[in-house]
Amino acid sequence: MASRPVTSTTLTRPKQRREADASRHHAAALLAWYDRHRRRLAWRALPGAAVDPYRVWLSEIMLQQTTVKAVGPYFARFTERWPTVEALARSPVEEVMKTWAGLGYYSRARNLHACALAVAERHGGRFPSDVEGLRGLPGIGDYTASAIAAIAFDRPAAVVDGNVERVVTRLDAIETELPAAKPAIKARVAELLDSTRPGDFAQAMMDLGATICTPKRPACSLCPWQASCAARKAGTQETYPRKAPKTTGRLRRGAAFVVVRADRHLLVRTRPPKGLLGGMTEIPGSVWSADFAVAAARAEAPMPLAFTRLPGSVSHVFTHFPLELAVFHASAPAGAPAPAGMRWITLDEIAGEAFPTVMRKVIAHAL
DNA sequence: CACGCGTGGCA
DNA sequence: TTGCCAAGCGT
Repeated sequence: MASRPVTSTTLTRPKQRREADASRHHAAALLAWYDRHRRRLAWRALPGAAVDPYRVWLSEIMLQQTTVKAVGPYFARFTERWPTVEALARSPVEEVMKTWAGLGYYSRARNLHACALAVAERHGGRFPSDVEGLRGLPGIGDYTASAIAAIAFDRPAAVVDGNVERVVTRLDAIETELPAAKPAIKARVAELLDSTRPGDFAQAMMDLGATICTPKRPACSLCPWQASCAARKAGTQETYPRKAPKTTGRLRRGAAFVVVRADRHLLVRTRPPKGLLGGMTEIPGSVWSADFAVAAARAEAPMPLAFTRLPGSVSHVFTHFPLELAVFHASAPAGAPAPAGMRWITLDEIAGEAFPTVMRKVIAHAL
């Protein structure tokens, strides 16, 4: 082994050491900021109080691609109705779907219940405490496994969500586009991570991204890392992270058939468990396609009734395509049987049914 | 890796 | 108004 070159004994410390010192400084500054400005959120334990992994997990699933504001009332409803993971596991999945209705990305609700069952039956009602154990559970991917390990169990996991991607790509002015930059970002977070307070560090990074290092008009003058942020130095903070532009889908059209029975029942059916709005309740309708012709819609009616085309239409925008539905209405005699694969619900049951938002728009349009 | 998968809020 | 987005996951 060769001896160190003489230059390493000068006042300048080795590069690796300097970087480690800088990372410690970053973490300390961030945690000091967090201690003053942390958000008070229903799923967060108060400082010093015990963390409930069930509440951490539930909130993390709900927060996937969903705003804090939207999650609030759902989190309250779920924890009131199901205070523990075992209570949730004992509930029929249909009840979970109904309670999730309106929050979007419905495979999360199905996976939520599957995960609760797995934890209750295979893990004795306790969540695994490390990333590897969490990673394989339904609905738990790289981000969520790391977040639960860090926040609920104080494991030094590198937690990388959309907020952290934005913070780190700005801090280092990373030019690589997402998602290709993901491994570099994760490595950088692992380097910055404060192993004495991993849970707080993870939440601090996300709070920083959510309140200071925002996508538009970031409040750089309030940022604990402003002095060392490469993007801020260049004045280009709003241009990060780099990512390829998304394309919006073509408009699709279709028809919905609202059938109300004389004894105040509504005709509905359940969508297949996978795919768009999987497992959710819907008003019977046509296929949705770009070349759908409303003139031919009546051929797809669920029952041989005198349907009236209602004026106007229902518009809705999904992640990958906009939708426009023509709405037809008909009355059926009391006691009429439902066609195969369909069922009747009372009008009073509409509110508690697992209707996605687009279907509530259809019902509101017709009733 | 690219795509499918909801919704409501914001400029 | 239209586009973009907000604590991703599964395939």
